[in-house]
Amino acid sequence: MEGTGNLAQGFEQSDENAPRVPVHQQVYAQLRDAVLFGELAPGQAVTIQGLIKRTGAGMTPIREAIRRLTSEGALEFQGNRRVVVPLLTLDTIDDLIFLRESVETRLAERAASRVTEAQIARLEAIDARLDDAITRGDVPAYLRRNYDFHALLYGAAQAPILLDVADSVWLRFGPSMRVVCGRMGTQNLPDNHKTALAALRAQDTDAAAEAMREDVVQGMEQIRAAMLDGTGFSDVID
Amino acid sequence: MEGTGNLAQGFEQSDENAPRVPVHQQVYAQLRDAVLFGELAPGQAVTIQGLIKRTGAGMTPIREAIRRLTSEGALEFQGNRRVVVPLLTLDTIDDLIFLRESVETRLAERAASRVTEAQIARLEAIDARLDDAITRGDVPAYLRRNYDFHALLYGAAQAPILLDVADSVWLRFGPSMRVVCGRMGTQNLPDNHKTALAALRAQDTDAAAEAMREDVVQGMEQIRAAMLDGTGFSDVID
DNA sequence: GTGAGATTAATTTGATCAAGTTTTTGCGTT
DNA sequence: AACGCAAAAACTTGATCAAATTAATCTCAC
Repeated sequence: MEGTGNLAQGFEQSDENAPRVPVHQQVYAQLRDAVLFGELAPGQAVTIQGLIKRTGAGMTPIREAIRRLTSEGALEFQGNRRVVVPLLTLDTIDDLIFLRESVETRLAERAASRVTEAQIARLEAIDARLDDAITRGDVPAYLRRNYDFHALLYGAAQAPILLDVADSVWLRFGPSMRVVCGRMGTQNLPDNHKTALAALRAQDTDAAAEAMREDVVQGMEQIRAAMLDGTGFSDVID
Repeated sequence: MEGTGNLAQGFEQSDENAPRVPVHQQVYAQLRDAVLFGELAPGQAVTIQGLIKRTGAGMTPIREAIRRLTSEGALEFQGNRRVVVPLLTLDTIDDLIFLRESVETRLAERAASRVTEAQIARLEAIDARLDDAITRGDVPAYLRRNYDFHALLYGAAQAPILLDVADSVWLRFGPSMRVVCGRMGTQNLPDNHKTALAALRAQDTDAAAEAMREDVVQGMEQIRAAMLDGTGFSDVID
């Protein structure tokens, strides 16, 4: 049920006799990170040959990684055999907001009733590093910590299918999130995590779900607002 | 936005100078059909070598197709490097019901406001063949026509992301649906399509959405009921 | 001597790579 | 501007290597 590199992932094994992780999974994880944390801009082309040179891997594993990311919405077929990082439109952003609101609220609710004391402690540790990133104005760190927080929380829900959907949605708005944060910094970003954590400690599932709902909606409205005013995202391809 | 073989797909091109469809897409489409319409039983193993013999294709395209279907939830990694058709559990069926109800209701609502007269006519034609399949007790035909109906309707919603999610959900419950229908025949199956079609003609988006919601929930409750009583799905592997 | 368990051999399957083929794209010439 | 040629990229295949499952054999206990 854990997939291979999704929202709930516990990295272990770095010793030598550990089960070797296949190349196609490494490439997948690497590409996935690049999309999720905005190392690839919306509209940018992703080529097999480019990844061969960049990663040193063979062609077959790279093809598999690209296919997989394409299925998950992180990449997009471009009719001919081109693959690009998708650009969000106003139509699709509404659907993403809808999905995040319904799915992640449900994930938070279920997580709240199953989360352990130790997991709450880890969530607080992540949130502290997230606050740090915000005050430093460190956008990449903010994106990673924010993802870590949601991933750990939702992983506790033990709902692999909902987790897959949430994963796919995060992959779709990741590149645009990076662009938005790069423009407006980390100041106006939402952080309802304190409220959520208090609710988790109080075992108030409804309150926890509500806090995460607000967190999600506020974050997505930032993206929508950035798309409405000014240039959209067409400037990032340059 | 149409992906390559998803819910909204119009097969054309069978002439010779048409753009040749790549092998990996053919294999994907073929395997996808097999999962969706229950040609593969839940729990059944899917091997690369087996598909090489069955399809005659090379190894790489088959690997890509399997990777893709795995991402979409139609297949599942089995820890070691085995891939199988997933078995539904009571936990996951609840999540599927939740997803179908929220996502497909929204799709139906948006489709209702954008569907054309010609598309309604096509929907009615499909529904007639569906009725025919039900009265004949033809389970495979029922599954295909029912899918066609939903696919055509949701395609009219012009919401590619929601469509992808709906696709993934259909792939996950497809094999179990086949088992359930094989047990209880086509008699008690839901068909609220007439109500939905009337609402579409009346341009009543809410009524159309509500009809489809009931159709979805009734169908999924059949699966849940079949899982609760008796053997679950463990008997189908034999 | 027979049977159960474990160790090892053989077969099957998956993973990776490199070479050959086809398609697309971009540039240069007419 | 249109056509054609060349370069690059994607697609497909087959071969090779590694891992896992299955089959066979061997040992030891009863």
